[in-house]
Amino acid sequence: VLEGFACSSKTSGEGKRQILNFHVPGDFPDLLSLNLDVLDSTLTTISPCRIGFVQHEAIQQISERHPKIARALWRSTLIDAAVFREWVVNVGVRPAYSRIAHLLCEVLVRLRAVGLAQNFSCEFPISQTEIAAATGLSSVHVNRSLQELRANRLIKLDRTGLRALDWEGLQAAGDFDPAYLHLRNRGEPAQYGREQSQARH
Amino acid sequence: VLEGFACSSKTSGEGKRQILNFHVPGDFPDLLSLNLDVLDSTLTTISPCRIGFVQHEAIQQISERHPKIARALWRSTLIDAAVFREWVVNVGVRPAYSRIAHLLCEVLVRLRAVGLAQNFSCEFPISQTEIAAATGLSSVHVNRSLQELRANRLIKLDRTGLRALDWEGLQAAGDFDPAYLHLRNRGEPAQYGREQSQARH
DNA sequence: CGAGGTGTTGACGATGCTCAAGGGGAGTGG
DNA sequence: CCACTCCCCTTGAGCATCGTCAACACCTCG
Repeated sequence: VLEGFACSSKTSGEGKRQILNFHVPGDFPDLLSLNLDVLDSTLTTISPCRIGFVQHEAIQQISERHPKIARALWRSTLIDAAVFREWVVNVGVRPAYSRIAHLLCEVLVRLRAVGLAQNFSCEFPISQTEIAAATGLSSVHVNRSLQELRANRLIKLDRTGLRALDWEGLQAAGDFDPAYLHLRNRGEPAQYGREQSQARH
Repeated sequence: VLEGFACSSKTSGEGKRQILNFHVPGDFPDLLSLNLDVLDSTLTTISPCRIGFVQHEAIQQISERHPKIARALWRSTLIDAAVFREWVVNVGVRPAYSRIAHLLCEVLVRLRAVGLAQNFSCEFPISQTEIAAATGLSSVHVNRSLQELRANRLIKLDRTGLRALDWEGLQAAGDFDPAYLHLRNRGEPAQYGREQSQARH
């Protein structure tokens, strides 16, 4: 993903869709299907995207010749797995209000890590229906919980984007600890040009 | 894990525990922490276990010298990630009854794959409290759903073990499709000695 | 202008949780 | 050998969170 938002999802036998993952610019959504014979999840765009494609064979060849690259790619899939683990926790034990706050925190931190958020605000093309599918809630309940978050002056969220009005409060509400994202720069914004090159690729 | 059952878990800020994964004999529970600086989940034994340990450095060295082994290990972590994805779906969209049925199916299939289940029955040292922690339900609701599964003559479950009385029915109840486990032998029992060596290591 | 997706609100109902209590088995200490 | 404890399973009653159904306003796009 070069530009735009995408997500992976699976739909259950009863036709309910669960979003597993959001992909923001800089992500490699399909690495997880490498080496696996059967594809078990679906990739969808959320906003208009610019996508780059890489041949599986090219990755294989490069990673066999350069073990360091192989390790880096492997590490990337391990982080994806860590995010899944956190999502299991999120969907499993947290109440709706926290669940949504947690999701907002994750998106914000990840966008900050790639320099796409300034001042705790970012673009947010994810609809309430999609938040519902990501959190295992109904869209109307998402709507009500978002209103609660707004009423508590934690966020400002509309078509123009998401802004965390009270970052500490939002983290607390979402029981959010960015450790699971395994960001090398610990979730600090990647501005000042220091970490950008590392984050962009 | 050489013998016995174990699991990984995380506990949320409110003190609720979510089990992320069950580890059965033959599993490599800690591969996911390789290459990651911070450990973000906890490993616990469920029944008395025999455990083997491998130095991280040894794995690094071997995988740098033998790309095929590296790929196999990588593949193994990718399968772990696929299981997490399915758990997100399970916890996210399925009702309690299906959720539990799904979990039972997974354990049974994985044990069959390593030759630890005959005739759709296996050892099952996982308590109802632990099923609850794995499915994001309360233990009393697990108890009631299990009774429902028993009443529908799908399972027989007690201290002596788990038996699927109606395997097709149980799969249907749990909305279970073993594809996500990416078993090479498609979940068929590994008896007749054919696939055992592959499964044991 | 119509259509469709998104956000919003209300009313009602159900799935699943909490609290509480009790029984049984296994291990422990007297 | 018997109390005692602890864990696990079980059951009941009441309640809360969250889902479903429905309707409507708004916006964008064709």
